[in-house]
Amino acid sequence: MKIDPKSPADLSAQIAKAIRDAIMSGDLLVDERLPSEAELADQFNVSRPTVREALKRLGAQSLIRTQRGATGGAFVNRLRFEDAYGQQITTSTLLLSMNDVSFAVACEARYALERACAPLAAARRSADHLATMRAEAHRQSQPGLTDEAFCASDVAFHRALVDAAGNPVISYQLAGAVEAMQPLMNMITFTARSRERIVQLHSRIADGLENHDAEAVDITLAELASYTNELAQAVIDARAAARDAQ
Amino acid sequence: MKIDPKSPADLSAQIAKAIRDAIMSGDLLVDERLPSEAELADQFNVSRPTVREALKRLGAQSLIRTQRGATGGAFVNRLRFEDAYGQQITTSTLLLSMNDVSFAVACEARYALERACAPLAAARRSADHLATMRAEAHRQSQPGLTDEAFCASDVAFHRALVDAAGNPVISYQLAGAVEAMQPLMNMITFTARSRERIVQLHSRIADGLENHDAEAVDITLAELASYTNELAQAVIDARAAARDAQ
DNA sequence: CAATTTTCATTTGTCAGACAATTAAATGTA
DNA sequence: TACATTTAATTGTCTGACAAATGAAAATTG
Repeated sequence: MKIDPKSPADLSAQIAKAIRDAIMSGDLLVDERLPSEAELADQFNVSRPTVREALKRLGAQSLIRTQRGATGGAFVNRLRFEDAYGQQITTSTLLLSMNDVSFAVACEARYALERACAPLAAARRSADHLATMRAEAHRQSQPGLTDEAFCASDVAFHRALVDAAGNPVISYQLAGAVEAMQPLMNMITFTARSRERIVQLHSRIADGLENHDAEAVDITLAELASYTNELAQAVIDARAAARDAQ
Repeated sequence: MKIDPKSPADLSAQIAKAIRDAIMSGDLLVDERLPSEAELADQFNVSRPTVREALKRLGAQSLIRTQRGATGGAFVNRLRFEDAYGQQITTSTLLLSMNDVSFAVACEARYALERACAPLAAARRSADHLATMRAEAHRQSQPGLTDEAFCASDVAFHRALVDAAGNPVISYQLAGAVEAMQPLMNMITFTARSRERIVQLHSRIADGLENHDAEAVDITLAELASYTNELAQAVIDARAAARDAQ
């Protein structure tokens, strides 16, 4: 693990990269303890604050964890799917909001990927996943629900659908696509009528999964995708009209 | 933006969270300048090194960028898809290697998600994407190619396929799934025979896209998935046999 | 006056040294 | 042996300082 002392700026970034590479290449194994901050400072010929900045960078990516005390130090972290979800969702959400991704594009991505889960989910869905989906669909039919709570429940429903595929890699990859849609969905006002329609489609999806009927699920997802797009388009059109009238 | 001074540990994490929340909620806009480190230290009642650790955390997630000099400082970064790819790939790769994800599970995820792109890619593929795929397929048929180079070309081929769907959100989400497979693929020894088969399938995929034939692409991807699994299974079986013989 | 150079203030990057808080192991004690 | 105490190692934080970069303002020059 070496850094280039000639390029003086961003020493902490270089150190972080060196350690990250060591982790990625397998030079540092899971749960292995890194040298103490003082030792690292010696090795890299930098000061302890600089080492600490590097370690914080790695900590932000969940690549290491630190522990105080006599036997403490920085340890290579076993990156868990659950830990990675949060970052994935944060990043996806910001990507959508900062790059002016249209509702249509985000929606297309979400449903295209979700439909990829349909066959697996239909084959493997557990009673648990089904129960979650039914419960969320029921919650969505409650009259007093705010739009925001409705959206949150919608996300929970779709995450259960994704998780039903029983493949942690898929669940991880799709967490971002599903959750990042929530801010976009929040711009929609869900009337009683549209909620009813959505709940109906959700129920049909749950039915399809219960009957191991992948095709039914796929078709219903396609319907849901186009209906969601319709709703969003209505909002967009209404806003455009309001702006023109002004 | 407030932090809790009572819980003394991990002040820098709290500060990072406060700023991250401000970015996510829209309180801080893209390209907006944060207060200087000294000002932040005052505001949060901590020292400058602590503030710096927090900023490095945010920098590691590409949420901010910093600039030296008179008008420098930390700025809210416009998170670009290209910037996010790297992190996505790093995280996905580590997730697979650290959680003992089997080849079969990773492969299933990759092809399930790729097949979701098939209809979109068939409809929208540009000449550029096709050319990339043809070129990679041709490279894969070169005799002298190392297994590693073959895998790298395979990844490039599949990324072009994903990008052909013309949806940046999908490209981003799938970057991880596609690239993280490479270390797993690298354990396979690709014989001339198997390479020939794979190149053939790749060519069929390119043909399908050229003809806007989504179904052909889908079917070929399914074949490729099962063939890849076969190859991996053979490696796994051979290793098990070698271990038993020992 | 305009163009160029110089100076300067601001800000991040880095360093050195210090102390507090935490924690497990070593040590002492009943 | 069981329990309390001490100790050493380590991270977390602070203070103060200087270096390096950089744009803006001031001074200089044609």
